Amino acid sequence: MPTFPDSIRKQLVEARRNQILDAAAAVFAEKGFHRATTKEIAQTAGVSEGTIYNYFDNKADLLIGLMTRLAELETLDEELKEALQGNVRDFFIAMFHHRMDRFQQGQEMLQAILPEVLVTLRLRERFYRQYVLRIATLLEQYLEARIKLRHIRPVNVPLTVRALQSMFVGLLILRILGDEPLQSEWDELPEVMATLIFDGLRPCPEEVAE
Amino acid sequence: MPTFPDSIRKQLVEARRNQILDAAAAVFAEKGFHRATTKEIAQTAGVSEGTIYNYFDNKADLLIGLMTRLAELETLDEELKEALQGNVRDFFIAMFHHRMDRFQQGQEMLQAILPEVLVTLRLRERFYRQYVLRIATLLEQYLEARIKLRHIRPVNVPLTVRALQSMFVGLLILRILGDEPLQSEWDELPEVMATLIFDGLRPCPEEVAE
Amino acid sequence: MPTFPDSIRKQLVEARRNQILDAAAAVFAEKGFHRATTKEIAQTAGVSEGTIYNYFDNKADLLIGLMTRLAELETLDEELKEALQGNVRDFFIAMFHHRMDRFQQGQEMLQAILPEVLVTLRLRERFYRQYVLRIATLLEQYLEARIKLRHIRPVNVPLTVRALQSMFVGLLILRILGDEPLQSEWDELPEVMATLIFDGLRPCPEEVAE
Amino acid sequence: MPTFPDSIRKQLVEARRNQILDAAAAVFAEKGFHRATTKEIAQTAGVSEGTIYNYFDNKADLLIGLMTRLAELETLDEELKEALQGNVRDFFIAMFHHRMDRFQQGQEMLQAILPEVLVTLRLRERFYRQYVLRIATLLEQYLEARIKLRHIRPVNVPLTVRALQSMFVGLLILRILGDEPLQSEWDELPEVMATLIFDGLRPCPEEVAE
DNA sequence: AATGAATGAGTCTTCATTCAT
DNA sequence: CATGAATGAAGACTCATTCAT
Repeated sequence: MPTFPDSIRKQLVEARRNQILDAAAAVFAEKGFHRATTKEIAQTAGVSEGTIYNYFDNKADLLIGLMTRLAELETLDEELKEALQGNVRDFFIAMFHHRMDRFQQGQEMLQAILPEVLVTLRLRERFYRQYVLRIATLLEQYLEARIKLRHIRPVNVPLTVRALQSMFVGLLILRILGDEPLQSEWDELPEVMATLIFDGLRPCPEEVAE
Repeated sequence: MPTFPDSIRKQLVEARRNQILDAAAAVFAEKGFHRATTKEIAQTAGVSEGTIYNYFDNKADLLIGLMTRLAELETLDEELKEALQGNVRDFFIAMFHHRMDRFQQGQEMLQAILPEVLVTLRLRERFYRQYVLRIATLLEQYLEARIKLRHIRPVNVPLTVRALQSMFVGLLILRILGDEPLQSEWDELPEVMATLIFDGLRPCPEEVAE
Repeated sequence: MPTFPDSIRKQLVEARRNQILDAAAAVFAEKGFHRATTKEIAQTAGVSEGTIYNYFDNKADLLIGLMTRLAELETLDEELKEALQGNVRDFFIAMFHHRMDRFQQGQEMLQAILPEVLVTLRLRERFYRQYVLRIATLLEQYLEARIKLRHIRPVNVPLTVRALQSMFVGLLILRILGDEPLQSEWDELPEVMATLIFDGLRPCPEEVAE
Repeated sequence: MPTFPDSIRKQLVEARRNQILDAAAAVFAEKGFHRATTKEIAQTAGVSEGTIYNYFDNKADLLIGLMTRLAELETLDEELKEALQGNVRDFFIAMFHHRMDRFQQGQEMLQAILPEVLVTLRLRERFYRQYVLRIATLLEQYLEARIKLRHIRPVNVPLTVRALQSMFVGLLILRILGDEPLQSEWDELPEVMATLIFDGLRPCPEEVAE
């Protein structure tokens, strides 16, 4: 048996894992975790059922694998840091754009993960720490800094951050639910949200004055 | 000989249905639809498994029953209409309060329903029409009216409404995920959200001026 | 409580039993014993499920009831005796006519009973004794007598009788199977069978001579 | 790596299917379709319950499988054709022998199938077409040809054929019912039946003349 | 005697997981 | 490593039977 040097083997293993995870994401997203069968995942991935178990301990482990891979997609911090210096409104728009893009990419994975996350304590905790809390903390720091600089009005920072995050999570849900306006006008959302969040619905005094 | 007159029988049937739905909500919320067994639901309800099937066609029908009951909880329209006349900011606060209260009541049911809804096309469509779209339409009408009156700045109405609704949905999710600040400061959310949405994060010109 | 004299009560009881048995026969014949539910029998009979159990011990007891009632339909012996004296060929035709008529009447009951009889040892034994063996014995006696009188050629009596009975049973089966010629030409069967059995398929020497 | 070449795999599959069908035939014949449990079939076959479902869609599919296999046993046509040329009476004896032998072989399968066939529309139709009608057609053709040749007296062909077939079907039923003479004298049946059918019960004129 | 809601034992069927090849 | 047949535990659902009214 020709053996490969470790580095190549690792790449092969990684490729096979991803091939399986892609299939799992697709099937989970379509049918949900429980209605998805390992047989169908195997077929979708083009491998045998047994092979799945050479790369993952069990079906639930596929979800963990998806979560991990989704986390690797997450690079909010760096991008946030880049925009961190600039104008606040621009930062929001940048962040919103960034999030919306990620959603497009990760929607399938999220759709695969989220329903089961909502239902399983261990996943819930993991998901909360890995995604929600990490980003919440970053946003809190940002907001507090900006408030000190008076770029932002003083607000209840933790709750405001939650409200912001909720909006993102909720948008994902509405998308999954098939909302049409979200589908067709997705790209305009960042601007709309920035207006909503930063400028508020209250008519501008100036505008009123006009 | 029919034991009871029809009206009493109907009440008995309704009571039994609710007894079972309560149990189903509890078990679904804790374990999720699939991990919930009819046996456990029966035990929780204090009836036999067979009795469940005297009142519901099948397990999935329990979910439908929960959705229907949740819809009966929903009286947004009327309350919206009441608050419709007043000051816009007050309207938002009232609406937010109203929503937050409903969440408290319906959280268990929603937690039972939502994960499965995300995963099942038929439920998804039903849920979307029954909850999301109905409320979206109301909010759109409200916003448009207020924009005409210049009580609100002109915005992309459908997307803004989606963003608002998303916030609610997302808050529910974060709650399910066990977010601590949301838990402990839940009651302050309406005020925070009203500020966020209506006033925006931008510092007040006057305040800046000070 | 007004009580009825015993004789009237007995008639009422008998009427109710028959009402239920009629329903059972209909449902068993349509769906078979196992797929027939007591609920449907009750509905068909226009009584409640509980009432069935006031008149029968259990579901299987309904089958026994049907067998008993079918046996009461059977009066072969007397009619046989009447025709016993006459010409042999006429006897066969009379008997065949008689059997065909009985089938018309009892088909539903037989169709209800037979499949389950084939499958249940106790019923099998009962059915065999009650119907097959009783008639077999009569026919054997008849045949033997006629053979002695040289009205019939000497044959293996028991087997010949079985062959005859088999034909009847088989005709019933083919009818249940929906055979079209049997349906449309049912009334001509006695004559055809008499020819087959009594005259045989062999061309008449006289006819050949012609 | 596929373990086996296709031809071998097919044989393995076929062997396993037969192993399961054998068990199903045994259990169905003993208890009837409904009282037979998949668990018992599995035990009898020496496999697990799950394995059954790797080879058959569901319990009813086992019946279909049995019917198909029984049909493969059926080669009446060829054998009929062989005997077709000879003397008519010999043909009947040959055919009867042939049928009796088949019954011996297929009794268990037939006993397993028939009761359920009588009760299920789809099976009824299938069974009727596959067995009854096919053979009826053959026999009709044979009879008609022989009638033209004056080897057989002119008779109502369809009904006569039905009567003949009925006899076979009925004999099977009586056997299932445990009739003793049929059991012990089974081998003499062909001769008896040939006499009955071909010669008729009527005493031979010559014999009478004697 | 009649009712029909409640019962729960019993069964088919699914599917994650294992393991011999 | 890959395969996929075999496994059997688990669970939704049915329905004969009981019994309080």
